Amino acid sequence: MAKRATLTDVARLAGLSPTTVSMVLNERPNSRLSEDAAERVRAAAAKLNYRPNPAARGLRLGKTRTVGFISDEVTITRYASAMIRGLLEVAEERDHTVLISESGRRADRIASALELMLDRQADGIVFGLMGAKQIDVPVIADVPVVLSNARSASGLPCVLPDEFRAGFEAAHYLLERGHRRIAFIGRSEALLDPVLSVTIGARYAGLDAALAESGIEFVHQVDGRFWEPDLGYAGAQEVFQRTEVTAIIAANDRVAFGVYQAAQERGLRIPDDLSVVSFDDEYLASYLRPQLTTMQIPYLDMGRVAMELVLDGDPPTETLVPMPLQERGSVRALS
Amino acid sequence: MAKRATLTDVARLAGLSPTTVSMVLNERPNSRLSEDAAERVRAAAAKLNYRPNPAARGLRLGKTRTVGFISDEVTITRYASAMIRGLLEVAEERDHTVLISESGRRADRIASALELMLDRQADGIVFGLMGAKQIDVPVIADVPVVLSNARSASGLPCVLPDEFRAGFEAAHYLLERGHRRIAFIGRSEALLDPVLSVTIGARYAGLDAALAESGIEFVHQVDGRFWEPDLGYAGAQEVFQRTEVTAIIAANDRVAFGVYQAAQERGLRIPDDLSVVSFDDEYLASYLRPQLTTMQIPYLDMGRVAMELVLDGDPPTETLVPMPLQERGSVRALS
DNA sequence: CTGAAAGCGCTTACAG
DNA sequence: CTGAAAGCGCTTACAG
Repeated sequence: MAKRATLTDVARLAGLSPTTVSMVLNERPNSRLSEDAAERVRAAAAKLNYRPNPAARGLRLGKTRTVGFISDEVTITRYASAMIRGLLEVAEERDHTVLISESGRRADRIASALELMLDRQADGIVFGLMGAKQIDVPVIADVPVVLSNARSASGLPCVLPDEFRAGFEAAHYLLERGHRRIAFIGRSEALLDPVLSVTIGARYAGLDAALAESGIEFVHQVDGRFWEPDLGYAGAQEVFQRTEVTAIIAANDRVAFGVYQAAQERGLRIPDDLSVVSFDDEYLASYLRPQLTTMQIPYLDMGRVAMELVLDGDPPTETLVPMPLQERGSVRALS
Repeated sequence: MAKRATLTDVARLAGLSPTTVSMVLNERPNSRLSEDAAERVRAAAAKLNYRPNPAARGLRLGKTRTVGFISDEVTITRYASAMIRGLLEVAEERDHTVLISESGRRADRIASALELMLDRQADGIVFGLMGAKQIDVPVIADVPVVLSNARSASGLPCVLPDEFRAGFEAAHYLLERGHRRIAFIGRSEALLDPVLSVTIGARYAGLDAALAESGIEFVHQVDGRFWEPDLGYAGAQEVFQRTEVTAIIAANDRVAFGVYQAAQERGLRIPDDLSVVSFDDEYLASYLRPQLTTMQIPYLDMGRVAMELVLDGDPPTETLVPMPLQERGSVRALS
């Protein structure tokens, strides 16, 4: 790769001025461009394998075709990556590129990550969180900022999963298949604190609304805010002891994993003796046997939507992304 | 945020020339800089909250303080993220920023991602793969390129996990605790193909070497190249049927998960009746009960090292990163 | 010890 | 329909 060709090189080769070259390459809809000249420019550009220097263009235009992505922790879930991929997909479609950085959730680190991106002249910024929480993001005026899977105290535009509908659908899916005796594991008042979650409340509400529509309630609910396998295990045991159920809704996949363990121990087969539905669609869900039917957190789509909003500019305050049902093998229809 | 202050603004405020300002801000070790002038410059810069425009600097210097990260698939494993985090950590330490992009593993897509980064004038590039494979990366001269968790046909510098040592240590860990009757699940000739893996061979070799050192061999080995829970499940059943073992080494955590299922079904308790050691340390490993003792694939460190090599320039052909033993609860010492 | 000037590679009024 | 010139914000020889 020899020295990179410059606009001037192209102009020289085409026998035209840099002005003209710039015009045709950027497809300025002018009276300009005789087809002949345009042809020559394109040929020269192709021959020299010309690629505009983004730094020069950035300097001149004050735009970088770059958007910054700041995440609270790229490390924690694999699904972080799905969000990044969504971002990347639309960035690529629109010929933008993404700069990434990690901040914790501490306000000062967020502010400094923001500053970094602004220094780098990002044309827009998306903050991504792994769990939908409320964070503190300074409002900055210059470029569009959108939060992906988060809400800010300052009311910045955000994209969030549609948890109400997901809750509704999860319950509805069971109801539709004839289940009436359903337990829920993972209720928690504490989780309603926006610092911990801004969506769980909607998830609960959706669940309750679906049951209410059928004129029923959960036959039993297990409290618990730490949604790990242990809760599912102990919770399911509690359910089995207290009452009879045909289905359990688990607060998330890890809890469902615990339910599987408890069911197996008790000799209950899934889905024949017990149906299980859950939320998140993490890694685990497809490793379990039978595979888990679960409502997916749409990281990829949240990434896509966030990027679209940033690029289009003027994003609405809140946009909800559907959580698709991943229909697998953990539910059976009651005859 | 008003208009961003420029070098000239600082100069004006300090009553000095832009030249001088640039000198002191970049700490040029010249005869220049009377402490007085330097002081005034710094004060002015601080007051205006001056931040150099990277586009301008990039244009001038031809350096962008940016490195490109191209991954085969950000999506697949959560560990992708650990590698990214490693990259980010050192980039931040050295005041660089990272641009990301995804390519598949098809040569043409790789080439075009590469081109994108080069267009953007990245100062260096790291390719990251999720599974250590061989890929086709065009050799490009201009900037340092290193492969993280991959090897290229073209012999580009790469960083890889030290699988030989990991294999050795995994077996040694069991041997040291008195185990002699050990089975292995997941042997496969097919996996020795570099297109599928460039490290599995070393993992096998390390395992074998450790046993050989103790003058023993595996009492049974189960073939299999698809390292999923099913293999572990069926493989463990095969082992239990054919012979007696005190420990099983699983080719990876998913296989180990299958071993757990089979053991539980047979009434064998881990680690009391059966010890299990494995590789990868994925998500799953800490969800199993007991938690799995496993050799970690050092995504984070591979990311760090790759970034360091790129930034330092002139990277060696191959650098090996240790795979730390994650000591958890799936092994017991034989009395 | 300090400053005036040129130039990195673009784009865009402005003239012709 | 086309071109000469200025300028985006820096840094670095070069002079003084």
